[in-house]
Formats: sequence, C-alpha cells, structure tokens
Amino acid sequence: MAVTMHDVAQRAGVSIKTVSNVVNGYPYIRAATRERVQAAIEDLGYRVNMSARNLRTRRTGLITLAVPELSLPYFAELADSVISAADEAGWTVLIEQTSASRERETDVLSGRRRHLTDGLIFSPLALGPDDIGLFTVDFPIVILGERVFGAPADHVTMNNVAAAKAATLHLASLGRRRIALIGAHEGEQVGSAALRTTGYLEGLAEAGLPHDPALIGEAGLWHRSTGAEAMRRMLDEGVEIDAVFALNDALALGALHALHARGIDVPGEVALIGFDDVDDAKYAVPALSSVDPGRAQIARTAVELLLERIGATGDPAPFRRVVPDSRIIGRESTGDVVPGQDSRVVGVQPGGTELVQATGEASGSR
Amino acid sequence: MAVTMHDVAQRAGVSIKTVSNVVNGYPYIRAATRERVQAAIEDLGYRVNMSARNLRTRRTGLITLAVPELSLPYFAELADSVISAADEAGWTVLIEQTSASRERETDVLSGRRRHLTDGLIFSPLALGPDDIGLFTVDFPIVILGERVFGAPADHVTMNNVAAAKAATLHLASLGRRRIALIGAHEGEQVGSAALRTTGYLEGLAEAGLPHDPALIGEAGLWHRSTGAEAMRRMLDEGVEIDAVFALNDALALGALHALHARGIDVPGEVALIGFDDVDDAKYAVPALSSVDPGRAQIARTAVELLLERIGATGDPAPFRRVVPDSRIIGRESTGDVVPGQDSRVVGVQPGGTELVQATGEASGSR
DNA sequence: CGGTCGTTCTACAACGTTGCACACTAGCCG
DNA sequence: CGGCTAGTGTGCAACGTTGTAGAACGACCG
Repeated sequence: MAVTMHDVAQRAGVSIKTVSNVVNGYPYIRAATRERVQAAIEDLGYRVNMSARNLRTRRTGLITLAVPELSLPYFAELADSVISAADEAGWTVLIEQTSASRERETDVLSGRRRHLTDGLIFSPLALGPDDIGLFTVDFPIVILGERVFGAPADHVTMNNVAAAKAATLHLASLGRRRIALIGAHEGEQVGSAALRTTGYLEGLAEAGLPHDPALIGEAGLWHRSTGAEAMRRMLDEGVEIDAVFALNDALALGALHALHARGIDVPGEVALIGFDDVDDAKYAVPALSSVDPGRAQIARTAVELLLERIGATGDPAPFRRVVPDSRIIGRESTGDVVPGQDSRVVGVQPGGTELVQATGEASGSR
Repeated sequence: MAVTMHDVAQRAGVSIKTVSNVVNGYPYIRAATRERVQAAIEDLGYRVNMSARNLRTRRTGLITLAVPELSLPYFAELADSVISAADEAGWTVLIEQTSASRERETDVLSGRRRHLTDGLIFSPLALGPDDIGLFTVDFPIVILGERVFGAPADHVTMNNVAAAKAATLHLASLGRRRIALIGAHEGEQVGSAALRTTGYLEGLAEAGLPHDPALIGEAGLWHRSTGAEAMRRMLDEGVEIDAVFALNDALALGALHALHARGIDVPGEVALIGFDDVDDAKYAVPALSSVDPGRAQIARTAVELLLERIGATGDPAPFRRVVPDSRIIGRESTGDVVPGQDSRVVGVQPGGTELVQATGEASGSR
C-alpha cells in the first residue's frame, strides 16, 4: 500500500540501507547515487514511516506539554511559545490538558501516553510537594511553576516573590495606601499564590503600609469569573480600597469587570495591576498593567533544558533551576501611560540559574 | 532496559501473545490467567510500547489539529474543545501551528509529520479554492472554516451569512442606522470575511438601510491590534457611525479599545457586536455582544466525522458538510443587558447537514 | 609490493508488538 | 461414539526502519 524504503531501493537500484543512509544524511555516498535515490523518493512520493523509525531508534521526536487548560490565555500563549521553540529544533509537541485534576496530573506521569513521547514539560496545578515521589520516572521532565520543588527534574520558574513585591511597591509609589490582593489561597504553603502573596506582604512592609486581612481576597481558581466574584465580595463588604493587585491577569480582568459594573473608575479611584502580561492585558479597557514573567524565555528555556536531557548520555548532570528576568509593565490601569499610549516598563527583576543537588535540595540561597 | 511483553509473559508464566491478548481485552481468557498477567504487569510497571504497536497496527492513535495560532483565543478554545472531544474517544491530538503561512499549511498536508498521525482536522487560512488539489491525500481530513469548499473531505463550517445578517439586523433593530463593519477583506471571494460581509449587506438591505462604502473597515489579520487600527482609521476619517459589527471578537475588542481611547461611549454612542463568542467577550468592559457560532459543537462534530472516516473500511461514504446552530448573544455592548446581568440570546440561526457529491459539488441548495 | 586507510555500499539482525492460523480441551448433540 | 462448537492458549511471521559489522575498491605510504 504505502511506499516503503524497499520500493525506493528497488527503483534506484541500491540496497535498502543505502536509501536509509540517504534519508538520514549519511555522508559517505557518491553524489550520483544520492541523486538517484532522491529521484526515486520524489517519483514514488516516499515518506519515512515514523512508527518504524521510532521503534528502531527508541525515540519518537515528540515531547508532551501538560497544562491545565488551553482556554486560559496564559497557557495558550505558553503552548504557542513552546510549540514554536520545539519546532525550531525539529521536535513536535503533544499537548495534554489536565483540568488541574489530581488524577489527570498523575496520569501524565504514568499514564498510557507515557511511552508516546520522549520527555515532558509539566505545569502542575494539583500535585504538590508531597507528590515528589511520582516524579521519579524514566524519562526527562522539566517542571514549570512553583508547586513542586525538589523533584528530580529541571525547573523553570518565575521571579514570583520579587516581582509581586515590585508590583506592590509600584502601586504604593503611585500614592495608593489601601492595596487589595485578589487570588489568595488561604493556608497554602507552596505555589504561585503563596509566593506572590509573600511578595505582596514584603512590598507592603517595605512601603510602610499596614497589613489588613480584609484586603486579601480569596479566589481558588484563577479565572475571570472568580476574579470578578472576589472583587464583588470585597466591594459588598464595604472594604475601602484604592488599588488592587490581582495574582494573574484573568483575575485582574474579572476584577476590572466588577469594578466597572459598580461604576468605579480605574485608575481614578482604584489602580489595578495583574500578573502574566497576557495579550489580553494590552487590549483591556483600560489597558491593564501587569507583570511580565518572561513567558517566551520560559518556553524557550524549558524546551532547551528538556532536549538537552533527552540527548544526554551517561552521567546525569545536576538539576537546574532557571528564573528569567521579569518586568513590571505599566499601562492605563495604573495611570502609567495616557490612553492611546502603549506601555512603559517601570521595573525589572533580574533572574538567574542555580544548580540543585541530586538529592533535590537547592544549593543556592532562598 | 524497559519492560516488554516478554518480561511480563515470563513472570506470569504465559506466552507473549496471551499478554497481548490481556492488554487488548481479548475475551477468551480465563479469569485466573488474566489476573496473573495483570499482576505481573503491575509488578513490573509494564507499559505498552506505542511505537511497536503503531508499526504493527498501522495506526498511531493520533490526530493532527492544524490551526493558525494558539495565542488567538478562538483557536485556543477550539483546540481545548477538540482535545477534550478526542480524549473522550481515546485519541490524542497533536497541534500544528501554521501561522497562516502558505508554506506551513502546505506542509501540514504533505510534510514530514504526515505519517505521524491518522487524520487531520484543518483550519486553513492561507490556502484557497485553487489549492483543492493539495487536499487529495491518503489520510482522512476534516476541514474547518470557509476557505476551501469542494475538497474531497468532510467539512464543518458556520452559519456565516445567516448569522452575520442576524447580527446586523439586531443592531438595526436597536435603532442604529450607521452600522460600520470591521475586518473586511477587499476583493476576497471566499472565506469568513467575504461570507460575513455578504450577511452584513443582506442585513442592511432587509433593514432598508443604504450601503455606504465608508462604513467598511479593512483588516487583513483578525487581531486585536488590527481591529483597533481599523477603528481608529475610521474615526480619524470622521465617518459618522452609531454601531459596529466586527467580524470577530478580537477585532471587536481592539475596536472597543480604540473607541474607549477616543472617549466614545459603548453602547451609548456606538453599539458593538463581535463574532465567535470567545470567553474574553463575556468579561470585556463593557461585556461584548457576539455571535456564538457553536464552537463546542464544531469541535465535537469534527472529531466525530474524522474518527468515523479513520475507522471506515471499503466504500467511501459521500462527504458531508455540517453547520451547527448559531446564536446571537446580547450583552452590554449592544445594551441588551444592564451591567451586572450576564447575557441574553436574542436570536438563533438553525444549522444542518448536507451531503456532497464525490466530485466535490454540493448537492444541497446554496 | 604489502599493508593501511578512507570511501562507498551492503547483509543481517534486531526493535516490541499484533494478525493469523492452529492446537487442545471439554461439553454437547445426534 | 464421532463430530461440532465454544472456550483458552500458543507459535510464527510480519510491520518498516536503523545499528553493527564488514566487504570491496582504490589510493597512498614506507
């Protein structure tokens, strides 16, 4: 049915192995032979059978990207960047949606698709530090985000604490004194929520502002709807505020919606800043200030680290923890630009790379 | 290295083939044997080697979804829906980003990943009716969108003309007389732009409104930025308008941004409606009215049609063209709801299925 | 002139799985 | 009691590719 190397070999009058050598760019082939083979390939419309090659080479050329949901713009843009980065290196990405469910996240590590790809870039949302054991698998993993430290894997993360602190300080520098936070996870020890909240508290302290628990708005899932709800709740309770730091842009856009519904002017009465700097932020009304955590760099780095591991032979290199630079992007919602102007970088937090012991303990200071 | 069926067979004291039979749910196996095999699988942590299975069965269990860009919310949400639908049926989706480039769209049909998946769901943006020839390939395709009719493939599309007409009439029913259109592609004969523009013109005619070319705003790419530009251009030219029909939501959100920047009240001075009903629309300020083209149903239908074709043997069934129901969703930007209220369905356009001759001609009326 | 080296091509045996054909048992029917 | 069927399990031969080893040839060196 389908054309195989055998057919090509026959037509070109060479052995199967020579066709294979041509296809794989083996150098010791006479130009004339190579041309004959290539012509035969053209004529017959031959394509390599990936399944056979994969079986033989024990490689699939696929990597998995596991994210909670593509309909969340942050993850959609992340996926876009990861796919592009992988593509440049000749690799193909398979996306797995976990819906932030424990079961599906566990499946990603051990499920049926496990043998389909050569490596995994994983952004967990349900698994936590107690699940580190699950990460001991026989294929390379790069972990994104802040939930699972100490796993035997490379890690690409964000400048959460520093960036959140900078965002809070930025609001304070605008003269705001009652800075609300939206998106907190009460009692959580790990994860973006905890880290960004820490940064917020550090920022308040440094600005000499008191910490008022009434200013902390919970929101389990970081969706627009929960952001709007949290904002509404706070307004209903009559909490006095003049600024909001939303822990991601979806929350911020939801909060913006709620503020608008109450007729509260942004940034006049309340300044607002989000986190992630998704494409939406730029086109919100008013344009949303945000923290750019270096998404493109995260994607590129994650792919690089993963491919490096996949290609590595022998002695396992120490695991790395990479943090890209982050930036505070000022737009209309904090009054940093006038309507019509685009944006202004009002702060940069430098990132870096640190090595982690094989045991999982960080060697750097933190 | 990795555990194979051979290891499992040895441990369970059965033949390799019996292990295979257990794994594949072959019924004629004694319960005791099945349990022994399953225990061995557990113990050894055995996983089927997909490459070997794929080679042997000539199936990969993968389908490709080719879209322009995941960072466009419409396609991100579409991908989400397609992945979920495929997952329910036990299939895995591989996403290919074409960036709307001719070369990459051609690659999708004939490139190196062609042998990696069993079928393709393809949303072309660069290829057109002249490229129908490229679609004659030896694997099943389901085409999404409006660019390529008549190709030898199933087709899932939208109620473009009827829905655009309904959207225009809705604006007219609100008393608007100067209804602008944003996102036109001048001279284009096929594609969503042309169809939706046709619907717009039909709507104007039915409402008894004159057609003023100054009200037509061009926008090549349907991004937020181009929507904002087109809107700005129109405002700069001093065109008088009291409503805008944007050909998709990204354009609408961009236009909204431009209107806001000029201090123009929506919906007070200008009513605005988009197309696609992406999640963003709901949380825009003001919440954006839109046309819901039935995205979830499109995704589900596309996967169903594709898997049906993949599973089909022998005589090729006639190709189908499926159009889901579409709905006009009224929100704040057309004043259909008061701030705080969610949305209101202000119109439904029924879809349907028609069969297409093998030659590619539609058998239904159109 | 024998030996060594670089170049060009090939034969063979896997990779791990499943389709096919078949062996064997037990029960049942006529 | 012979033959049939349903139930249960096995052996063999692919699927299409590539890694390994090596054959054949000429050039070059000492």
